[in-house]
Amino acid sequence: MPEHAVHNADIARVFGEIADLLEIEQANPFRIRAYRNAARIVEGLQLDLAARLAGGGELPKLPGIGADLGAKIHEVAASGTCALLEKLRRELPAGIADLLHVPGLGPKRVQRLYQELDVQTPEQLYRAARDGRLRALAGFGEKSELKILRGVEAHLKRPGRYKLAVAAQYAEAYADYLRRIPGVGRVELAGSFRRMRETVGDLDMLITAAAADQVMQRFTAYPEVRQVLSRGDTRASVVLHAGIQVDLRVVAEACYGAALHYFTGSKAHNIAVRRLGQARGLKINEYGVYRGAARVAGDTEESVYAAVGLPYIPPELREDQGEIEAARAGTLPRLVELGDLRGDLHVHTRASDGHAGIREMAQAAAARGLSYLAITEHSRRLRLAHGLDPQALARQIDEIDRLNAELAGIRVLKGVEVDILADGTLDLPDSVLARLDVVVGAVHSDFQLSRERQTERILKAFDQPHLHILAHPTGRLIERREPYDVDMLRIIRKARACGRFLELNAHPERLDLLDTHCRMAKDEGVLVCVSSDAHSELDFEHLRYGIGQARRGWLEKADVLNARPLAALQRLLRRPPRTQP
DNA sequence: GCCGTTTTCGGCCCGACTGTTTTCAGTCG
Repeated sequence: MPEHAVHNADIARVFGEIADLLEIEQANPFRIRAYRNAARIVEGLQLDLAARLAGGGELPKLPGIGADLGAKIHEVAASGTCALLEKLRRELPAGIADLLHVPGLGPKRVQRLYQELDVQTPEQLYRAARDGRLRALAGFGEKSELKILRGVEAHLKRPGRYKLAVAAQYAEAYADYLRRIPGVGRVELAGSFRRMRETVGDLDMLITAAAADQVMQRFTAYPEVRQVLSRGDTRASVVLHAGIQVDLRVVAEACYGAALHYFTGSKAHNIAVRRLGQARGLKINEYGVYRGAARVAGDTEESVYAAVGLPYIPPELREDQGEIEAARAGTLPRLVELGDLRGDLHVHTRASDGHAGIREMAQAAAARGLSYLAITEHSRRLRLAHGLDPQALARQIDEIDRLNAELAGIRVLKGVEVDILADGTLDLPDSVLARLDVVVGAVHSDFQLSRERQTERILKAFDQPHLHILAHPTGRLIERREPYDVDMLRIIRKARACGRFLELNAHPERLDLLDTHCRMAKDEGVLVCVSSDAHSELDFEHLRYGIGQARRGWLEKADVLNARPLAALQRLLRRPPRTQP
């Protein structure tokens, strides 16, 4: 039996490791793909598979998961591993799969390194490359050896992924530089950046130009470039001083749509679309859609989708997580847009740990087209952030009343971001909370509680009469702190029963709810509040990323609490249907 | 290993770049 609960991510990890090991054994590539595909599907699934199976539930029919993989899901859910993985682990040395993730190494070379040099780990690989032992192998040479040496150094340092908002700074500066090249048409950021993933591993750029040569020259001459990895006629890759890799593709204007589609991905989405094309006798590549030698589409992305009988699919949905089926059925969501937001319900000021006053924050929100904002300082327990006690909060309430009397075009709501204590009670008395328009509750302590206790803590908080919104529901900090362990489905169902809401905190470090949870909330009928968590006037910019995440979670305007006009919002906040089991 | 508007077997997305192979394999996106 597994030592702890098996989550979908654990099942996905098992399938991923099987795929890696099968790859090194050079098994049937389509079999390998089936495992990778299954890992991706399971990881992105809202439903907790192990919990469902343990409760006697059926495994749902999932695309790409047939009888064999289904049986393996049962096996992993019950035991944490499966016989195939254990067999592969006996056949190959521990940790060899890690070598596959070294840039420049694929299955063939990993196998050769293992068989001929007994290289099993990145450290051993590093020593072999440094000592000049790689160049002796057939198929390797001096350049390969150097490349692998560099690759393994980078791998051991683990540069990791970049938060979307950080990547944006590099991406947009680079794109501006490229737009100034004479003869350049469009400069677009594609890849996971365009899909608004919370982190990106590298940046993908697409440029249209008649003369690719000059573009390539200028691309590699960008002052921020540290290293040119490759440079061909239409494609080039560089690494910036900041460490981030940027891939460029240059195509003719006529290929713009097909190339943008191809370069936006995801890979799984592209494969699915190409398969649809194939079924219609079409070939789809980055230059266009072809029937035989005749080019039938590709000027725009819309034309590519139309060629396979689909409406346009927004980039945020392109993960092969059901969007193709929804498009075919005509049930794609009309995704929420930044302009749909009417207000912001999580804002700090100088009174706790923010950097501006209420008036400045209100004016900055109004300048962004918002018509209301809630001031939500921390509560007293969070001393680090100068949390407010009841007296300080009462003074702020008076100040907001005075300000509302003179401000035009924006309404300031009285709120708080109150700590949810370890026992599920709140850090301020009901008598204080009752005076507020909006109460946001947050977990800022005792992250290590067991799944059961952490979940119970939040369920109990929902039973408190004045709580409206659960802030940053998983508590994770991207690439920095793991989420605390909770049963999100139970939390969402409780929110539904009690008439509460979940925040999607748009702070670039948080982006919490996750996209998969957004879909879960939508399916369960719980509204999500996209909040900036602004600490300064500039921070309303966060909303852009929050909306990106909401779109990745399939949310529509109607699914978003703060897309409601003020009056409708106030009705929802005033009468929370009280407590159920 | 999956799957069926050709198919329950025989297919499974498609092309660019590098290096060392002198005609293409390996890797990557």
